[in-house]
Amino acid sequence: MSLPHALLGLLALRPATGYELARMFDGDLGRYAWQAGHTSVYPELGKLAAQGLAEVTEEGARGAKTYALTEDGRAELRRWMLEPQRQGKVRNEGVLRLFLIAALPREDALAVLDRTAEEAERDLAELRQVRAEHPDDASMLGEQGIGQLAAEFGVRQYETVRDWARWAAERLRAEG
Amino acid sequence: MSLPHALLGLLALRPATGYELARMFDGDLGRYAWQAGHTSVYPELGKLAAQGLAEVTEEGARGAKTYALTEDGRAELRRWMLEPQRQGKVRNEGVLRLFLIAALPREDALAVLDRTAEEAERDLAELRQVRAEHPDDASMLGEQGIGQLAAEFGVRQYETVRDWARWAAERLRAEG
DNA sequence: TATAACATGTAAGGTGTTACATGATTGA
DNA sequence: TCAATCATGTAACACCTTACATGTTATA
Repeated sequence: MSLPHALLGLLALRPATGYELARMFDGDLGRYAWQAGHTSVYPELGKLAAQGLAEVTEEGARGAKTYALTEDGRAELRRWMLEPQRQGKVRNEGVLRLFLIAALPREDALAVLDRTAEEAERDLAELRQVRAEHPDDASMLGEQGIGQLAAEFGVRQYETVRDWARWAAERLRAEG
Repeated sequence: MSLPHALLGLLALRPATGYELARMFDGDLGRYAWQAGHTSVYPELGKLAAQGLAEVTEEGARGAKTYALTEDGRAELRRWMLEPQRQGKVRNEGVLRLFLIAALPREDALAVLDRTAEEAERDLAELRQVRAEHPDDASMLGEQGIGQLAAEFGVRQYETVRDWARWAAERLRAEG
């Protein structure tokens, strides 16, 4: 159950409304790390406020409530980030498919591997472009929910997947 | 909801009992791709059988039921593996932490990055050894729930994470 | 003979998703 | 004025985790 900590982390970057937070999960954050819909975000913000980890600092137009971290919230985030990494929960449908390629007949496996490499290549190009267009958002998760550290991580991930898929396809073809 | 397809994929490799399937999720499959407990696995096997995608082929000692894929099950697995990759669900606590490093003060961020690199290095060494000890389980998920394709994927993942963490730490130190 | 591993299940509670619902503001 | 975006929420259902519960077989 990492949603509260995800929210704490995002609020640590800057105060935000539930709507803004929910949108961040639609971007790269949700693509690589953690996803949540607005129907999870709003109740969770309420809980964080009730626990004193976040607070409403502003009520704007259209009923918008801006939340900010409290000192307790910042301390809890820090505690969670620094605590020893127990084996966390992993659910990744894409990686699951990669694992199950071994269960397919050769031709199908090759088709999936080729497609995987192509998709990684395409996503890589896209991400490189996004990064080039936003070179100055420092190490912050910016408008698009992307920061420089995270963007670099994404680039390397895609390269790894692409290269692995090519390697695996080559290996399968050589075996056959 | 990928659990049924995960089970279909595992059963495609070879028939297995619910107990064996549940154990596979404890291994590398659960570590990188998808995890599930036995309390999810047993009911799901029942559903797959009810849908005609799997069937009990053997009832052994200690009440063990061995399930195997039906033809329909194999077709459904193939359909799912080959269908265009809609953006699947991702939940990865480790990666979430990496994204949120940007929300920490410099010193804390460096501590997390250094620890991340060390852990990746350690896991990498361990995985390389496991792989070296099981060089012959071809492209199958073997005893340990690990196959050669998946093992290579894991190795590359760890290398990527380690190198990224080192790069990020260096960058932060240079900035400061 | 005791412990670990094998083997399956139920029940309660918590979490997450989908569908439904409402309304304000901005820009074309 | 119409559509898109902003902004929040509830309800029903599906799903997952934890704790509880039971019994068998192999091995030290």
